[in-house]
Amino acid sequence: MGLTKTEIFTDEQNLLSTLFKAMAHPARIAILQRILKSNVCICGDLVSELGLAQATISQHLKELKTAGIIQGTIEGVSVCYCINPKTWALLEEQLGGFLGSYKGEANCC
Amino acid sequence: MGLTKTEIFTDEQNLLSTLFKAMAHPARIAILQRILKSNVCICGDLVSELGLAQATISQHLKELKTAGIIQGTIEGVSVCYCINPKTWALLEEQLGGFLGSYKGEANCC
DNA sequence: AACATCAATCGTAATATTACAATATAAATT
DNA sequence: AATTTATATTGTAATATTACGATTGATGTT
Repeated sequence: MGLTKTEIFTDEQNLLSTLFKAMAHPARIAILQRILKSNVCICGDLVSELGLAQATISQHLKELKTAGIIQGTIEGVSVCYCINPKTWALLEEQLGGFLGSYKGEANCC
Repeated sequence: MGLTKTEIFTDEQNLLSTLFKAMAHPARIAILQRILKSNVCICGDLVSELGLAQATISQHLKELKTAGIIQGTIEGVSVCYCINPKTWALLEEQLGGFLGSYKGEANCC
């Protein structure tokens, strides 16, 4: 036990939950907000700005990269991160469909 | 170590990540989709429909309830679940703001 | 009252996550 | 070449998650 049974779910369910999971931590939200704020790429000032150790930030960045939500390019000594537009579009599309499928009412509960 | 440092993040960051976390599992997406599909409340046919044990489904339902995303009312022997409209609205609002803040371009990476 | 039904809770094993120190790697500077 | 700077990786401890069997609790039926 202890491991998710991905095989019994649809691709859509697995995709959505994977994207959610990638963002299911305040540090990763903070990182994304920071990237979104400075519309351009942000070269890791993240360590000094967030109150977490460098290794921890690097680990969170890796998770966001693995999920395809951000991408990084080496810029001399440092690395620049920005949103992966393709995944962001997918996210908007998937979430729009998911959230939008609620026909709010049916006040039974 | 091993526990998230919520105190160093903003309320918004913690809220967003909590909502994401609640949906960061394919079974919970499946449960939500099932509830959304049958616009009305669904009395736990979930155990027979998803391929997970009753205890596991119950555990997932609890997480969704704790996050405030769904609510359940006792209906005789069984329990009826439906979306919590307030949280769903909050979710749409928060996610809209978050996803919408991406001014796609700045093609640097 | 005894029994059946549905859902919640408890206990627990397997696995994943979070955080950080220490170390490694890689590029720029001296 | 040695040094600095920025980031990634490794190792590890603490904690959380996932799944399920077994049990309990609560409501309806016989």
